[in-house]
Amino acid sequence: MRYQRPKGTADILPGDSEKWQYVEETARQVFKTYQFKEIRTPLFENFEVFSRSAGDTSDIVTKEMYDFHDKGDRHITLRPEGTAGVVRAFVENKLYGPQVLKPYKVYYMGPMYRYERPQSGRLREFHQLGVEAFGSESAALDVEVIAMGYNLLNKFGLADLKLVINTLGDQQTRDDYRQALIDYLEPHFEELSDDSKERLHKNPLRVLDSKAPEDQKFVEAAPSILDYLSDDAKTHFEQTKTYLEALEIPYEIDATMVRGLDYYNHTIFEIMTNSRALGQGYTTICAGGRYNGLVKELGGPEVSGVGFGLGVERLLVLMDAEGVEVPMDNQLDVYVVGIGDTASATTLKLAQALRTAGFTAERDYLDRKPKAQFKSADRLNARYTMTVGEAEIEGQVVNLKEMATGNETQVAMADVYKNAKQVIK
RNA sequence: GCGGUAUUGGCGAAGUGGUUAACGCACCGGAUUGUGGUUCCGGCACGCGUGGGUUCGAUUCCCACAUACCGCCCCA
Repeated sequence: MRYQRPKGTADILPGDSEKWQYVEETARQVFKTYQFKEIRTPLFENFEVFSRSAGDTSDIVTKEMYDFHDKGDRHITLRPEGTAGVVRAFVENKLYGPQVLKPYKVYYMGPMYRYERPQSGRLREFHQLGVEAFGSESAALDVEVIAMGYNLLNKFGLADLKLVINTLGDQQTRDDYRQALIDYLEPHFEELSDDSKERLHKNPLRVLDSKAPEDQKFVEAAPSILDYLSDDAKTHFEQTKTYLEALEIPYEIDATMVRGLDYYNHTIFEIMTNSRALGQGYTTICAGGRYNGLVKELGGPEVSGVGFGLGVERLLVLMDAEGVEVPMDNQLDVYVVGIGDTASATTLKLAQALRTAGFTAERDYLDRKPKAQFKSADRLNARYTMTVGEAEIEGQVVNLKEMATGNETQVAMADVYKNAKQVIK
């Protein structure tokens, strides 16, 4: 085998592509009911768009970016996530302007790129569905975004979902908490894992996310960010909880939950599932939160945002594992069987007429015998076969067979051409 | 970036340092001439991921590389 696809990429073939279409269509439907509109942004952006937004110390920027210099020596990055590009577009197109209705609500779906070691449901080219809403600081918008994600996953037939929320507060909260965390961890510095030693000063919140056993006991006893919330941050979080309760969406609070991207503040959330398909215990399928400083960070005014991203490959792995039935339209209306060398033009015309009338139709292109053609018709799940040989051409009729019953009737060719809908029910 | 396992026909899968690489599915052909889903018969890898090496001889042993999967890191 000479060529193979690049590491960490996948071909999505018929049989699977239907599932993708189902996921995308369902998402579009749901997003529409919440009045989110589609936005399409480039697959690549200037490197700085991502390095500024994700944070220079984040793993995404430091080791997972697919970046290169193009022929004009521009530093280009294949987008590793959706939010930064959308925010860039929001700023560049001045969508914060007074003439644009607020909040400005958009969704996107498409490929993302991360230079990672591939695993099940984790590819280098992967796909995300995501939404972003700009221009309102109301916790009601946080909850709308969460509810929409939750709803969507429900629509996909996933049970056993768990919503986990936390707050990272505002800048004041973060500064205070960061200091408290450093003060708490500093005396134990030598006992921490090597990774966490590294994290402590760069991004101490990430220590909370450590899975290293030697860190666990410190994480457990660590001060909680919930005790450091400013009044504003507290109010926002309380409202978020109130609204979630109003919608009767069950949730848990995990005060140690953090995010891989630095731009989040206030509400962050993950929708998790207990399916074993993605490994042991609960794993995250949909994650997001609020990012109030990001628009400004990318050169816009002080406009807030909130959104989520959802990994399509992971979703499909889950749906498969949970036995979710994707509706597939595998019916063929008519298979036109041609017998003998002279029938080809006629079967072509018949198939064409049926298709024009809106039916699905197929015929043989390999000069195979009737028996083989009937076999194909069967494989294709044909409702009818329409047989044409010399005798039929002679009489200008076709032999119509209903496959389920085996009943055969003769129909005038002219009727197929003119009133296909009368012939095929 | 680190560690482990794997790689045999379109697919699933057995197998051995030596001469014809099981079996199943799928596919193709046939069982009297123009009709399907069952059955029967026949066909279907000059080749065992790629490149080196060891050996009289390797698909089977060794090395490198590639890819996949699992774990770590991280995350969707």
